Amino acid sequence: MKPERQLDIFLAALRGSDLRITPSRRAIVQALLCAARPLSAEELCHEACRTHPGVGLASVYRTLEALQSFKYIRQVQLGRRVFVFACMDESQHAHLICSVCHQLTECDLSAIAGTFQQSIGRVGFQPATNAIEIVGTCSACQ
Amino acid sequence: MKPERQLDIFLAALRGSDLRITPSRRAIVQALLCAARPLSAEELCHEACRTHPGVGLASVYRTLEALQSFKYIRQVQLGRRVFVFACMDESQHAHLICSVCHQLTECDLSAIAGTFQQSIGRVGFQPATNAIEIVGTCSACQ
DNA sequence: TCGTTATTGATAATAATTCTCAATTATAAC
DNA sequence: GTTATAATTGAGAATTATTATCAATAACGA
Repeated sequence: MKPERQLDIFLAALRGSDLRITPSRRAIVQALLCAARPLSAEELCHEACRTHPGVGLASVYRTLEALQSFKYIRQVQLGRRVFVFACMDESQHAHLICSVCHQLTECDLSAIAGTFQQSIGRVGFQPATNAIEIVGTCSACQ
Repeated sequence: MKPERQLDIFLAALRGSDLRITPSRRAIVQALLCAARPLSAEELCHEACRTHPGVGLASVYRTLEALQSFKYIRQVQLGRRVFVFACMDESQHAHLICSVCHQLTECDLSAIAGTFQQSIGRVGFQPATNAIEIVGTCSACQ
């Protein structure tokens, strides 16, 4: 999905929830959508400031909270810090996250999605999302 | 694997790394091995104190750090807090963690392990571990 | 345009984790 | 068993990440 399309979806979600569309929010979401890798709150704030100077860290956290409630972002822990990345696509796949360079790669799992969900569903477990995060080392960093 | 066996493995790892076996460490590791669900650092400290009163939080964090370096524990984020659980078994399986009751269920994935690893390996990615964590809701909490 | 009300950025408060340090103690050598 | 050495301890301070507070601002429907 294209970033612009994702932005539209998010803005529509805002409108439908008594939440307002502000330049800060737009900048934060855009920065997150354009990032090629998970960002920390601080990094995201810095990126957002490139298009809308003065964005505060508090607004970043507040926007992330809204995105969370819409299930539009995911968090990963890399080392001892928490990073966040956009994830509006709910098709079955894995997010491969490199703990060295933080690069994110999507990995299609449609071939085994059925068996996978069956194994989990057998014990009556309901996953919060179809995507799974796998931390490791990418080919470039090995 | 039995908790006693796991404890032995951890103690052996300590001996081989210039790290000493102390009552506090033993209590912390034992508490973690016997827990049926992921614990926060504070919870683990409290549990460890049941067998060895006076264990400090700092020691808990230090022991967790050692366990991390041996890859004997895993972390999950539930809500906004980080929890930790013992995980010395490296066979292919999923850890199903309930975000409501924090209960942990193991789910065998041997049937799709091959295809799964193939899909990930195709892009040259090296997972840090064979186990994957899946957060969701268990049958009892739905 | 106006009024209502959500949002803002700055800063204070809180929570989680790491650091510091003197006292203690595990371990190996004798 | 004794001793020397060096890792470990718990308490509390320091740091870091996140959340709450607040007066000023701005989005948006009427």
